[in-house]
Amino acid sequence: MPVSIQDVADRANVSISTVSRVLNRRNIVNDVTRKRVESAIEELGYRPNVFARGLMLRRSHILGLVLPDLHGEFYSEIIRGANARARELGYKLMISSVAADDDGSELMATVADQALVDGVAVMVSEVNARTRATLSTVKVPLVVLDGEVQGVRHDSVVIDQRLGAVALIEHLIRDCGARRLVFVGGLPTNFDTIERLAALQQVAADADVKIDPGNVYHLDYQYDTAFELGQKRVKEWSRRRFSVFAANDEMAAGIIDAAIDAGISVPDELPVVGFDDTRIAAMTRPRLTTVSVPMSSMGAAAVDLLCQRLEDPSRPATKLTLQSELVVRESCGVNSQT
Amino acid sequence: MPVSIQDVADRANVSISTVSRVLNRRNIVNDVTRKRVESAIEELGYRPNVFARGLMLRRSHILGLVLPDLHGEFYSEIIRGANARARELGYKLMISSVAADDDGSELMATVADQALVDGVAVMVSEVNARTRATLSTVKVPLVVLDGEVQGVRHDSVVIDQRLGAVALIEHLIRDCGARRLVFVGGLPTNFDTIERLAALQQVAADADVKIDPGNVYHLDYQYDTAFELGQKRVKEWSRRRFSVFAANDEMAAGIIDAAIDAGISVPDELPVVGFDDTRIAAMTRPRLTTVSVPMSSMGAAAVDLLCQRLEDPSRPATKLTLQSELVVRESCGVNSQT
DNA sequence: TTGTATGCGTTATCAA
DNA sequence: TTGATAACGCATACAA
Repeated sequence: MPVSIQDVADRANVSISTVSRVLNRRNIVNDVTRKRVESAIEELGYRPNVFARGLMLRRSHILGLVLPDLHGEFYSEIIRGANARARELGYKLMISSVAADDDGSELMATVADQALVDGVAVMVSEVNARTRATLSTVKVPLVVLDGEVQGVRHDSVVIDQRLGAVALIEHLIRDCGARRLVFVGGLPTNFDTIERLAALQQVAADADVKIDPGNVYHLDYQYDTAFELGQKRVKEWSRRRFSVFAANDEMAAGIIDAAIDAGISVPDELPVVGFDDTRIAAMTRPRLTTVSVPMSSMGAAAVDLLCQRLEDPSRPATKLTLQSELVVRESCGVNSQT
Repeated sequence: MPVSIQDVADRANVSISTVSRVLNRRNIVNDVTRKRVESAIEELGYRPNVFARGLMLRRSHILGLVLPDLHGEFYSEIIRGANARARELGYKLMISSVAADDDGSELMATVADQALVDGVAVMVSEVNARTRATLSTVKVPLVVLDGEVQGVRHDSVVIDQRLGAVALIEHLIRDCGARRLVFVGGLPTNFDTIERLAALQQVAADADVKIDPGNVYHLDYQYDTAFELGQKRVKEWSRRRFSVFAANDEMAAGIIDAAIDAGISVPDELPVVGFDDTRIAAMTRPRLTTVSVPMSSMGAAAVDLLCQRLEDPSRPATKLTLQSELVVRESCGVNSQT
C-alpha cells in the first residue's frame, strides 16, 4: 500500500537516486527525466517516508514546546505565536504541558519524550534542582521561556516584567496617589510572582510606601479564589484606602467584582490593577489598568532562537528580552488615555 | 555523539538483538544479562532513535491536532483535554492551527505535513468542497471535530449543541417571557453559528415567537465587535423589549457591557444569554446564563477515537456525541439556581 | 537464551 | 547527467 521511492523509480524508468535528486536538488537533473519522475510521483501520490528521511538527515523539522498548565490565555497565546512562526520557518510543533505542581517526574518524562524533536522550548513555572537536573539531560537545542536555568546551556527569552511592573506601580503611587498597597499573587515560588512582588517592593521602598507582609496574598492566579478573597477583605481595604496590585488580570477581575458586589466603587474607593493585558482586561468594568506582556511574541521568539541555533550550533547563548508595557485604563483612578 | 543500540550492545557484551529485546520489555531475556544491558543503557543515557524505530514499526506514537484559529478558550481547552488523554495513552500531540478564513491551501499544506502522525484530529470551522477534497487525501485515521465531512471515511466527535441551545431558548421564552429575539452569531458559514441559529428558529417557530431577519447579526465571535454593535443597538433593543442570544460568551459580554454603559439594566431591561460557558461567563455582571460545552472532553474523545481505530482499523465509523447543557445564571432574568 | 543477518525508505558517495 | 551501493538505527525471523 505505501508507495516508496523505488516504485516511483520503476514507473519513471530511472534509479532511486534520480528520484531522490528531483526531490531534493531538482536542478541537477535533466529536464526531460525530471518531468518523467515528477509525473510518476504525481500519479502514484508518492510522499517521502518521514522516518527514513529523518534517519538519514537527523532532522525531524519538529520543535517541542513544553508548557506548564497555565492560566488560560497565556498558554494559548504562546502556542499561537510559536505555531505561526514555526510554520513560517517550515517546522512543526509538538506540544505538551506539565502540571504546574509537578514534582519533576512529569517534566522528566515529557522531556525524555522529546527524542525526535530538533529542539525544544520549555517553560517551567518554577526552577529548582530537579528541573535543573532534568533539563540538563536535554541533548537538543534548548530554549527556556521566562526563566533561566543555571548550569545548563540554553538560549532564553524572557519578558522584562520589571520595567512594566515598575511603571505600573509608579503610576499607582505617583499619579493615583496610592499610599498603601495590597499584593495578590500566585504561589511564592512562582517566577512571575516573585518578579512582580520584587518590583513592587523596590518601588514602594523608594517611594516610602509601606507593604505590610500581611497584605501579601498568595493565591493561584484564578478568578474564583481572588473573588473569594475579595469578598472577605474588600471592605477593609477600601476603608483603609488601600490599592490592589494583582499579579494577573483574572485575579484583578475577581477583586473588582467582589468590590462591586460589596457596593464599593472601583477605582474611587478601591483602585485595582492587573497584569498581562489579556482580553479580560478590556472586559472588566471599569476596564483594567494593567501591563501588557507580549505573549505570542514570546512563543515566536522561542521558535526563532531554536532555529537560529539549529543553523549555527556554535553561536553563543542568547538571551532575548521582550519588553512589557504599562496600559492605563480606568481601574486605577487616573484615566490618562494613552 | 549520538549513542546507538550498538554502543549499548558493545558495552554490555551482548548483541544488538538482546538490547532490542530488553528494550521492548521482552521477558525472554536472562535476568543477569538484562541487568547488564539495563545498566549499560543507563550509563550511556541511551534513547532509541525514533526514526529508525518508526521505520520498522510504522508507528510514531504521535497524533496530529489541527484547529482553526479559534476564539481563545475553546482552542486551549481542546488542546488541554487532548494532551492529557494522549499522555495517558502514551501518545504525543502535534498541533497546528489553520486560519479560519483559510481558502483551503493552508489546510492542504497542514494535512500534507501530517505524514508522520499515526492519526489526526481535525476541526474545520467550515466544511466545503475544498476541505472535503483535502481531507479525503488523509491516509491515516481521521477524526473530525464538531462537524462531518461527507464522502470521507472518518470518526467524529460532535457536540450536540441543539439540545443545549433548545433548552436555553426555551428557558428564555418560557421562563423569562422573551417575545422578541436578537441573534448575534459568527459568520453565516460557521458551523456553530448555523446550528445555534437553527435551534433558535425552530424553538421560536414552535413558540410563535418572531425572529426578524433584520435581527440576525453575523459578527466574528469577538468582544469588541459585539460591544460596538451593542453601542448602536442596545437602546432600541431595550425599548422594544428584545432579548439577546449571542452565539458565544465573549460576544454576550460585549453586549452586556454596552448595555450597562448605556445605562440599561441587564437583565431587567435587556436579557442577554451566551454560549460555551467559558470562564468569562462567571466574570460578567450579571453572570451569564449560557450553555456549557464540554470542550476539553472533546479533545480527549478525539484522542480516544484515534487510538481505538489504531488498534482496530476495521471498526465501523463512530460518531461520538457529547451533550451540552443549560447553565442558568443571572443575565436572563430568572435566576433559578440549579 | 542469545547471536546473525536481513530489510525498512531515504540520502550520500562515488563511479560510470 | 545518471546509477549502484553503502550507510542510518532498529526490529525480527531464523540459526545456534
